[in-house]
Amino acid sequence: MRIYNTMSRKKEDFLQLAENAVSMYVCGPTVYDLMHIGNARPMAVFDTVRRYFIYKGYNVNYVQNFTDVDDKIINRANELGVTAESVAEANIKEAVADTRGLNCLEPTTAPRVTREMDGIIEMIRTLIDKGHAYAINGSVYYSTRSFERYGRLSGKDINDLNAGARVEINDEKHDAMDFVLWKPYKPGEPKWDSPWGPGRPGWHIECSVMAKKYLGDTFDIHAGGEDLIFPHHENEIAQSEAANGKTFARYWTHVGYININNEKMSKSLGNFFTLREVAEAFSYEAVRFFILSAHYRSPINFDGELLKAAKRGLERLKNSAGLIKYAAENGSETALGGEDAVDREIAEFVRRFEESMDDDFNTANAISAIFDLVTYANTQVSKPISKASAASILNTLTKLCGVLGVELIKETQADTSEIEDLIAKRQEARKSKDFQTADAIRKSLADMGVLLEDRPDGVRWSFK
RNA sequence: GGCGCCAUAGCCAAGUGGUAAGGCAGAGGUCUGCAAAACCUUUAUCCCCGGUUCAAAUCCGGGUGGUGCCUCCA
Repeated sequence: MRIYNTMSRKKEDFLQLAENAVSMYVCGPTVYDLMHIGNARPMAVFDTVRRYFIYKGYNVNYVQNFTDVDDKIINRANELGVTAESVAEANIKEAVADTRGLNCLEPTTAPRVTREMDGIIEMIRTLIDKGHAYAINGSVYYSTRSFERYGRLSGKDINDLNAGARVEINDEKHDAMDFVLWKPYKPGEPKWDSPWGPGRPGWHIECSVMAKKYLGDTFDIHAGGEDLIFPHHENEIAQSEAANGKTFARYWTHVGYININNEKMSKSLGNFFTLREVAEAFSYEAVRFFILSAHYRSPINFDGELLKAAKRGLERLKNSAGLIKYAAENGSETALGGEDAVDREIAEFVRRFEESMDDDFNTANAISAIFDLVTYANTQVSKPISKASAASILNTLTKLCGVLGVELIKETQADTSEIEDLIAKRQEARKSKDFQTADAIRKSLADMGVLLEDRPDGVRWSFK
């Protein structure tokens, strides 16, 4: 397997630390509001990465945090006249709902900053002890120049950074590039006790602490959005490696942006959408499929037309699954010959799928293998086929789509005898040329999510 | 000012040296009471110029256009 490592800017062979396990840390959302469509990308992509590791037989320790104390949360709380805690709590609930909507597996651990204060204080203390940080007036800052590898992940030379140009000049810092580990308490803000006085942690220290606690000093993959490379991930490396004296994450992976009109989304431009509203207009699964239809590192442009196209593509997959399922249930009990040939064909599609995923999780390419499998399957099930072959195809298609987090067949408790009855009634109506009745029945079946297919040898039906 | 990335059909998007995957949309056809679904056929020489090579979308140089990071951000 090859994975692109932001650190080396190259695809590298993936060699995990443990024999049969992979450890991943994914930077989760800051819960000041509903997630926007951009937040959905790392969720969908890294969940797919996780599912692919599981598919390959690894145990995955998947940690995704919630940042539940932060300036933006405090600002929102003040706007609403409620506590920061309640803002965070409410938005964590929404984020969990959105994450489930995207069909992401539950993280192994979903830690929250506010519950990790002991570890945060301990790591800050270690950094001070080791000479990488200094306390001043109730604040603690990380001394960037004390860490010689600073800038390696983002490819920046500390001396080229336009220091102070866009950052507020802060005279108490020893160097403009130093960043805060602990912020002193201000009225109206949440606070925790610390050796440096009451206050709250800076943004970057939390991830260093939570990664260490739940994954250890060194782990396999650290993931997040491209915008986190600098300064967030750069700072995490500086903190963790200085404090622990070991390599932090071994592979750094970052997803590209979701743009609007080819420009980055931003609140100031007013050009962003919440995941919630997009999911309501299309569907969560369309959002997920749309995201996976391009390589995770390239920027993608959000557009309603593209979501519509993704949704149509998804329907093609589901229709096919319905047809194959029908064949698996109604096909020939005995082998018809050619079963081995079918299995060989299937194996070839699987090979292409895995080859694509092995190459830095090329989901776009993997999806093309799935569509080719679908075309093959649709052709096969339009002819007489044995149950065994149909089941084999269905099993493979379901498994591959499962890696992408795409569920093809929704289980329902609908009473199928009622459906069979309606279909029989419609057939009678058709026989007596009462097409009005026939079409009305078809319409009501469609409302029940039932897809009909009139064929010379009878009617096939499946759930959409 | 420093450091990056991108440019493939109407739209989206794979493909990093051997003569262009896939999806959506469109056109024609098969099937059909109609429809839906499905299947078949059909739509590109890869931004421009120059170079390397037997061979380049793919490598090198130059140009044009777009965009990102250097501030909180997925």
